[in-house]
Amino acid sequence: MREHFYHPLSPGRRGGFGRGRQREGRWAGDYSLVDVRLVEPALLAFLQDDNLHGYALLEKLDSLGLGSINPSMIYRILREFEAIDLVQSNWDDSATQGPPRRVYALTDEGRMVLHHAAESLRETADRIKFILEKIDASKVSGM
Amino acid sequence: MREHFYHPLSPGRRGGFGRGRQREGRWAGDYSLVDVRLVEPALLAFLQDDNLHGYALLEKLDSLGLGSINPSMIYRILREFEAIDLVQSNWDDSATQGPPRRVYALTDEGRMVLHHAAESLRETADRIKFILEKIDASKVSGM
DNA sequence: TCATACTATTGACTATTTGTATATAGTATA
DNA sequence: TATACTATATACAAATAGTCAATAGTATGA
Repeated sequence: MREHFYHPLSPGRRGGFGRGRQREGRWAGDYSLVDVRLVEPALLAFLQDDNLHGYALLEKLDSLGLGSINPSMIYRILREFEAIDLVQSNWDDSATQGPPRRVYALTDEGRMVLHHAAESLRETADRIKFILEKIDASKVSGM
Repeated sequence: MREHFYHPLSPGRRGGFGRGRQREGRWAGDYSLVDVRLVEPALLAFLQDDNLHGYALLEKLDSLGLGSINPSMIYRILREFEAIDLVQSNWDDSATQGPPRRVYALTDEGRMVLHHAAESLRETADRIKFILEKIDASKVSGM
């Protein structure tokens, strides 16, 4: 049997947080402790201006520093987004450098959810700021 | 059988993201899509200056807007932190308004991990900023 | 003194999620 | 005609998260 299941993107991620299947304990080998899943809002944000297919979104995420995510995850999220009507997909008729591509477009619903997500992101940013200030304040007085 | 398992803190959380056991689909009733787990670094940050017990940490988290987390989670995380030597605990001898309290103190290892976590938080904040700028930019040009 | 409310911690159960491995298949090119 | 890359989809096991429940001490008012 031939082995042809490599992927140029997604370089085997080691480290990185994530939940679910993990090899050795929750925070094994990860000192960051921070668990943030920004993929979902990022995907919708990328779809705001352009209709894109999964592979292109994968590359965009990579540029955001979220390249460690396995392609399967992205396709799964996109299908789930479509199931709850945040995006709509169509097969791309134009020629590709590979098999046909499914191109995703943001729906009105998706646009609305994205703006909700933006609010949530702002709150999160505030909380992070608060925690960082707390850490830094103690660093100064503690030395 | 008497029912005495209420909790003044943790008001039954509805909404909020989280993974693991969830009632109806991944994003059911939640338009934020943002999934951030800041509890872990927050706990360590709170322990920087004071040694605290779980219940007090619960209240501190509440003040950060993270009050929806179930107490069990906090105690579990604290036990896990102790297992990997980020904190050390001792029973508090002094009188309490209830049963004995386990008081946690940050270890040197914990302090180090907290500073790694801070770096990670900064990266996350940058990514959030990037995504928000992308969303806002499109909002302007799209109207 | 009895019931109720609050403080405080712990353990068990299990649905859901996540990461990974795998399947499938089209195009480019050497 | 084999190899590499583009592109998407599915299945499964392990880990996790959220909930429910048990335990137990103190305070207070009727």
